[in-house]
Amino acid sequence: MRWTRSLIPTLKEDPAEAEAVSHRLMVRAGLVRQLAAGIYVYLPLGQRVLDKVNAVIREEMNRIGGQEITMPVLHPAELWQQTGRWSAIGDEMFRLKDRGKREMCLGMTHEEVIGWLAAREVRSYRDLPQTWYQIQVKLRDEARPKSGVLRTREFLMKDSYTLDRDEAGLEKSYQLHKEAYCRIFERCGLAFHVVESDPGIMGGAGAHEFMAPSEAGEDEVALCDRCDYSANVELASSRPRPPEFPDWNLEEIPTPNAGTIEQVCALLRIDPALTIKSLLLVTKEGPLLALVRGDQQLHEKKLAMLVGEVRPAHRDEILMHLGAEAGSIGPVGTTLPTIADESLRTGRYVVGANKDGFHVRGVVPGTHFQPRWADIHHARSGDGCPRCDADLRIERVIEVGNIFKLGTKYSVSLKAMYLNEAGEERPIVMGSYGIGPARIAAAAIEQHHDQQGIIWPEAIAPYQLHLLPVNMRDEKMMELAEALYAQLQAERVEVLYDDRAERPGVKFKDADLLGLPLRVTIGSHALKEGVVELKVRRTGEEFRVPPSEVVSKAKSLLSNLLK
RNA sequence: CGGGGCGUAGCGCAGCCUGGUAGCGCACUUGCUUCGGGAGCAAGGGGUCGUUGGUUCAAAUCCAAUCGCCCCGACCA
Repeated sequence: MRWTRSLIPTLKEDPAEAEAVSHRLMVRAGLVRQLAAGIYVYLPLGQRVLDKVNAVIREEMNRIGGQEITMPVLHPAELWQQTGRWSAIGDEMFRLKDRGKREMCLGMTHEEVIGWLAAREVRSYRDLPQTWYQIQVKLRDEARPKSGVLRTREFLMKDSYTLDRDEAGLEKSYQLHKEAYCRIFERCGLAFHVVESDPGIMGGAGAHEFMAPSEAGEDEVALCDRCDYSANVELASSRPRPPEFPDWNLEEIPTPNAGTIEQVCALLRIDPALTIKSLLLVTKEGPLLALVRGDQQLHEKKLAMLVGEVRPAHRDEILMHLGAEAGSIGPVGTTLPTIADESLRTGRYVVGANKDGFHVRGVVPGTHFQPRWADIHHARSGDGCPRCDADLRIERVIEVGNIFKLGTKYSVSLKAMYLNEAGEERPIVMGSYGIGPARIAAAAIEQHHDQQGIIWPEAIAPYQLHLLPVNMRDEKMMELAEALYAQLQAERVEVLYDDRAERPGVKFKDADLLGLPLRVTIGSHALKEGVVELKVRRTGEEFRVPPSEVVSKAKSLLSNLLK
């Protein structure tokens, strides 16, 4: 492609609204433009990147027997009412009415449509298994779109669905997807972790997420370097390291004006790990006392999984139930239901005395009060791995893919049944699997860039080769450039030909910014000596070859880069 | 939805406090020079100052409302 005939609006300066590296570079390199919050136009270069990513996805999906289909963006409400999600999902679903006042919504995912289709077209165990996928726009009215293309309200998603006869079949389909996903992310040049994840309201028996490490990510994962434990911190368990416990006797001690763990520890000159943080929460059932170690954070989601929705108690509620201000409450002597974190099973601690200005020292959980035990703390870096006890590491990541075992939740409600060998009607066992192509592109940029710009992984670069004649007014140089451009195209090398009459500096800066894997520079000095320069963007390696060898050298360099 | 910030030319910004009818850099157009890492000189084009209402002789500037965008948090099927 000739630059002069392309829309490649590069920017010299960072756009004011862009924070994340990938966002800045995608705008500066002319890949995308923002139309509204969380709504983007993909310009030609951005589109080519998506096309490349999607091509990889299609190959790997087809390889595991996936069949591509396309489902509607616009859905009738009835379908979502049947599965209960019409009411279960709140503001995140775009809803509208058609001219006949019929309620509709814009698809945020496609389990309902798949179930509808399966209910009509699958009848016998002989029809199973099936794998159907699409690469389609999804719409979600995100509360807070952010980080450029990483969290948007309209986005492309490859979603696939497997239909099986039973759990064993689902397990097989699930594993195939897991392997296909690994190949896809590897081919796209991403570093990633496969982690256990929270199945959430998708329901079902198991889920994994594919996480690409990046500062721009919104999730965190806990990883063990010794064994293979890896999980989203949403559900990661860990073994906090126990402190040295002093040989305290049980006694009440005055702690005037010390209402926070920090103040109490400063006053008593002790490690926060020797205290218990007591939090009064309110559930639908009533008040609940939650206990974690003083240096730990309560993981509200873990707690919510045990007792349902919780909210912090108001000040007057704390006074009413425990007779003291928040800073002095504790589990001893209360009749409130109490949940204590597992890490409190051993040791002696300082806890609030339920008396303003006093704490109790030497409290032994399980002896001086009887809680229900559960894992309700937030895993931290340095905590022990729940499997092997080596140190856990917490890493910030971008979720680029997820896989869920759905089971029969949707097939039952949508009556997607089949007849087994015995002639009995059975619900189809489903799985659901997503990948965000734009997130792959953004994660690739987050992971592969430098001060100058993007460094595209070869498989998803918008073009393979950047042909850069230094001076378009030099006729000989231009002739050579045109000839090389023609040759490269004839050899099917994807080449972006910078035929602009710009000064060399401008062209070089843009070439670095766009980050195509290989740059071929035709300059006057090199021309005099009869050599053209090839430069690998990633390594900075340079090669000088006569014009006649450019094409073959370029092809061999590119094929090496692809490995 | 809570907290914070910002809306002035295509992009990045100043001007606002202390009202007097809009400016800088880049980009763009034309000419000359220059040509291996974001050129120089000269001459140009381009803005209802987010919107609406109010105060005032006079509003980018003060007041009110409203819309939009970004960041932190909550949410995320």
